[in-house]
Amino acid sequence: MSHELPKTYDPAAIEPKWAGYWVQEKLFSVATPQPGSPESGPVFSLILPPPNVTGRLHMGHMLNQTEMDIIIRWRRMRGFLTLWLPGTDHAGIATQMMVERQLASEGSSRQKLGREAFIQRVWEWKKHYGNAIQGQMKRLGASVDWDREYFTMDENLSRAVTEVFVRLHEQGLIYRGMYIVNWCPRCMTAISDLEVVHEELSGKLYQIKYPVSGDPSQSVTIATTRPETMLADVAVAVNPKDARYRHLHGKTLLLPLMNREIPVITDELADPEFGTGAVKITPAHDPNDFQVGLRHKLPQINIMDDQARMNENAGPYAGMDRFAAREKILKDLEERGLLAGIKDHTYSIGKCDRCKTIVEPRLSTQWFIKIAPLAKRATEAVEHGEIVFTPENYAKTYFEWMRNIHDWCISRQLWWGHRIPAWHCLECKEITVARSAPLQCPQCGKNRLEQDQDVLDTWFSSGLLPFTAFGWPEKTRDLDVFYPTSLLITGFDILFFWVARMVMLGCHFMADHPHGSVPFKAVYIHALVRDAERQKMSKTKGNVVDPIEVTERYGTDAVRFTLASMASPGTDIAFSESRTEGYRAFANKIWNAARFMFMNLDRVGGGVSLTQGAPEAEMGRLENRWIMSRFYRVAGEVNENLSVYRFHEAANLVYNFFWGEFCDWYLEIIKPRLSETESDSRSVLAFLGDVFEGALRLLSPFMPFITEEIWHAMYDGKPPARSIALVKFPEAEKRRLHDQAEQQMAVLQEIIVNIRNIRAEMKVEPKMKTPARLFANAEVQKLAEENRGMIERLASVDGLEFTSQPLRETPGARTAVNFEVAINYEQKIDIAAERERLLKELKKLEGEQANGQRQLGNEQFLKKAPANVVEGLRKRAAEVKTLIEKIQSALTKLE
RNA sequence: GGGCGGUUAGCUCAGCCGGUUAGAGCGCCUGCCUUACAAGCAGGAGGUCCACAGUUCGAGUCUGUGACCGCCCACCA
Repeated sequence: MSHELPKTYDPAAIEPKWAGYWVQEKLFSVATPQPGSPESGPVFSLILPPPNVTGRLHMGHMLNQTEMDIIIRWRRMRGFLTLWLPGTDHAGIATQMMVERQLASEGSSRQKLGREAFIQRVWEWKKHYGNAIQGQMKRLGASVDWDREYFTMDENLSRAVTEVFVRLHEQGLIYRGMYIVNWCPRCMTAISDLEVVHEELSGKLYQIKYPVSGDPSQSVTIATTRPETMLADVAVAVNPKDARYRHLHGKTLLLPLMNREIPVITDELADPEFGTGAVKITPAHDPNDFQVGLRHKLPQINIMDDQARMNENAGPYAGMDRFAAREKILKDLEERGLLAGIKDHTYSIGKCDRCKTIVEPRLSTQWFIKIAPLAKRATEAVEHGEIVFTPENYAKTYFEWMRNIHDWCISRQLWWGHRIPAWHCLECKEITVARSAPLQCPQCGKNRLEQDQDVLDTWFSSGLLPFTAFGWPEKTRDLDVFYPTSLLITGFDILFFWVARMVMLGCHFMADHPHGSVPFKAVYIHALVRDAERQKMSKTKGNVVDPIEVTERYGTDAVRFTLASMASPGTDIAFSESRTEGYRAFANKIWNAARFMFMNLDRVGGGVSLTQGAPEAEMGRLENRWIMSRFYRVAGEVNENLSVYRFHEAANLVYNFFWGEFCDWYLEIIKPRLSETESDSRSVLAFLGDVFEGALRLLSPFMPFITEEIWHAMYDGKPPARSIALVKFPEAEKRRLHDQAEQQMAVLQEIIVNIRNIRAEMKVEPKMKTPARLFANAEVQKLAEENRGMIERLASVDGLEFTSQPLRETPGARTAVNFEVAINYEQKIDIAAERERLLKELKKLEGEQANGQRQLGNEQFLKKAPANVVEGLRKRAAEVKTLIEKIQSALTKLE
């Protein structure tokens, strides 16, 4: 590799190359360390939240992956044995929907194809379209171990799913039964509580009169939002304490339209305060009524089919859609004078998370997990700190959910997914749960068995990944080494769907794992990526930012840096392109700094390597001690921030170091030395190379592409490792910190900035150099003398003089705490403007002075505040006093 | 009905355990193509930190109340 870099930074020219190289070279593939292998250091493992096989990468993924990649690359460089495990989720409903849609466009349907052929078709679909995200991830340089990639429907993972199901069943934690579940009439499957999204709706509350049997003059008025369900009513409940209805206890009512006798029952469910205090009871179509039905041993009448059309139990309404039936029923009731009223009523309606169809509570036979025992342990795991949440208040949300948890309906009436390992005997109806198809029914011995038609909730299998992905139920070395995983990074939207389930299932099945049962030791919940106007990105709004498209325009490094620099825990990210533009400029800055370095290397010729290490003699120079000190200090701060997931702080630190200190100051300071005598420039170049190489390592987890490119160029084709990602991340070392150098540089910078400031104010021609005078104490004067060249060059000074006379009365002079500085320049300054500037500063300082005096005059403060704070304030008060005097005397001079 | 988060410069956001002068990027103004970079350089303007009350020697930061946004959870017809 040549150390020549093209003149312009073009991410498109370098990124695909390295992305391909990383994958090809299997740089991030991790062999399982064998027992006792000495070199295996501390382990850091992380599971990629498996994207849906139907998915395409969106900004949320990119944020998630950027955060994971930064952490993983950082840990890897810190010497951890690092595994980032990728995979894909089969996404039952979503994928089935996708393929069904495709079939529909061909005039076909899954029913026409039949189950076998349909599943075959889904596999084909997956082969063609199912790996979009992997391709995108590779392009973005995610440092995952592609050799270990899994798919949740892989054979081994499917076997593990069966094993888990069978064990849970054996343990009595899985049961099958007829209950009210959330039913999506479009997907024609049961869905879990979590898959129902609630929406506030201003609808109607219909009041219907139910006449008393045998006495049509009397009636009870009930209220309902779903009048069509009245066809399935089996009772009307009133509160036992409700005096208004006492006379009807034990009586029966005549259900209108159906002309069925139904009893009046008493139950606490009926709230006398609500509506009329009388509730219709429909056990087959409402979860509360279902419970009431059980309590009172009432029949269950199901009036709808799986598409929510009225069935044969609905009498004259059979065959109608539920909403058409509603209209017709209301009309019929009104005709009969039984519609007592319609009131506006706001209530929340449940919709299918996938297709937004209104969910129908439906009585059906499903498989459930008895969740309470699992939830108990999962709650303790977080209470005991076995799992730590960041931001920590998500633990609260987690507890809230765990403590109010309901049994989990895990069966789905879909075709795509893990089929439930249960077999029904067609003879005696016995159900056998087994690891493989039984040859004969254990109950009756007959061999006419049929596997259960249902498949498992997608989240059932993904909830197992932290152990099944490592080979469970086999006792694998991977499980020993990588379980529990170190961290989980994900969005809050799947906190319950996935995170909570992993904790429950992991703790349960890994209870005897030597390193702990929890599936991960830490959870970092990232925020939502919104658009620049803080709107949620959505297809319907058309404000979706395509990460790949943005990446193509600005480069992956710039987009990653944008996300990292905004990823403050707990705060949503308003993604704005102007920000990305700024970070592309940053990448460009890095690029050009590298070009500058290489340019000088070329000019100097042979005899020097950029990577030979820092010549010790260079440390005799202030600017070198300073930049080294800054570098190591920043490295320490970056490490600290990354260890607590403060990505934005870490990113801003490296940004400010590289641009604001290394480029703006250090490179400018050493420029003249690069063109001096050859030996001198070689020495400084070697030092520069050392700092630059360190800076690249510091930047590398955030901007892996550009750092990789420049790093290889620096080693001129002979790098000490195959990738910068495989070398050490900088760490703070106390002996590398030079407090004094940092303080001294700060003073020099202040002098330079002040002179520049005067020049701008006095409108000195930029090209024109002027003499300058400095009045300072001996220490500062010595410092300035020693660094005269630096000051003269960076502040455009032609001859820096030192004076024993205060300069404060010189027009345009700047006064700081440590010095006063002025330039020799004839042009008259704008007296009025100068006055205004001084007055403004004076006012600010006087404000500060008053504030300081008040505090220092306060005995309580002196007594209670820590000594360093008091000391600091005293020192500052003295400084402020000096500054005020200086400005005041300058002001008098202006008059 | 519960619970949570936010409100800081024109815009988008930082500001960690309360501590001297509240920061950044973009935008804006002034001046520069100074041979690494105009995707740049130098200088500058711009803030009663939502309101009120409290705790404290000291509050953008902690507590309470309110306002306005936003989110999550919930089987009340």
